[in-house]
Amino acid sequence: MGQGEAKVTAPAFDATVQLFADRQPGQPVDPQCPVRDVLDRIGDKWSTLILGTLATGPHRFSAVQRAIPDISKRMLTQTLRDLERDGLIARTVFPTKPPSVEYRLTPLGVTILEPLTSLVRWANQSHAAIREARLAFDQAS
Amino acid sequence: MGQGEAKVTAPAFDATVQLFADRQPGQPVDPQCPVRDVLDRIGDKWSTLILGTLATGPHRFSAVQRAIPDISKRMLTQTLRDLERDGLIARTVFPTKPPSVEYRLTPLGVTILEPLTSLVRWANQSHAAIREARLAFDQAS
DNA sequence: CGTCTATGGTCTCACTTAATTACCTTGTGT
DNA sequence: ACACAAGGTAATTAAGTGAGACCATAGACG
Repeated sequence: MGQGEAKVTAPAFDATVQLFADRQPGQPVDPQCPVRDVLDRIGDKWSTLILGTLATGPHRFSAVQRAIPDISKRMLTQTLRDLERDGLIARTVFPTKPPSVEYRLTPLGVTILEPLTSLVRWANQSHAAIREARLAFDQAS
Repeated sequence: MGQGEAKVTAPAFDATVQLFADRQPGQPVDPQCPVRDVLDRIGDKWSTLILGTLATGPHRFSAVQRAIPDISKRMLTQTLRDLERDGLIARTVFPTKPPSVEYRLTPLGVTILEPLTSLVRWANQSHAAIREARLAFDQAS
């Protein structure tokens, strides 16, 4: 045993591995680990949808809600604030008669669109295969 | 108002927008939407860490646990099974004296490493800026 | 013989987050 | 006065996560 554990499946991804595994084996994972930090942020239910919406340009609160019909006001507020806190989006209040608030991507927020896009592309290319795999798995049980 | 909502922040991401917004505005989001499907899967707390671990080669159950020290057996089992169900990893049982089980990426599983890598790269490049933004945000409140 | 260790799990229970529903505040048109 | 909209908060409920006991098997130890 223990002989097959060190083989490299895809040599091209060595750099990836370094990034994924930048922690001491056998020690608790660093809670500040940037990878987990960002994936925990954008991995929630709504962040990517909001970022994708704001990628088309600035939106007011209600415009984001119209663009993502099945989000509750509560989660929209909270997710927008989390994204603002992380510097990915900016919030601007206009003192109009009913005050309006505009949300837009910051320069930092724009930079996440590229890696996000490759993930989205992968999802589109792979979701048929994934659904097939699920079907096969469920039938085998 | 309503004049600033259609402006495009980054024209290069129009394709992204198409992918993000492949649903009817005003209608409930398609629960089969491939983007949400995959992001809900790999966006959980452990999937990416497991994929990153298996990117270095096949691992046995306990080897994955050693590589990710702060995962509980329960979540390891569950996440491995979810990934197996989606066809991203394969599970092979060897009938040794205490049966050993090997997990490895499938060809489909290997294909997600590339988009995942760009996200990880982004996280490493941006986490300093994000932490600064958080600090500034928290001090302003 | 009885106990100990090891693998790869499962099961139950408690706890921490995430998410939905309902409500509040301010202003505006009728 | 009344309904309505924007933006947000409070209280409630659902889901995700974790700690630890337990299981089946088999070989080594004493």
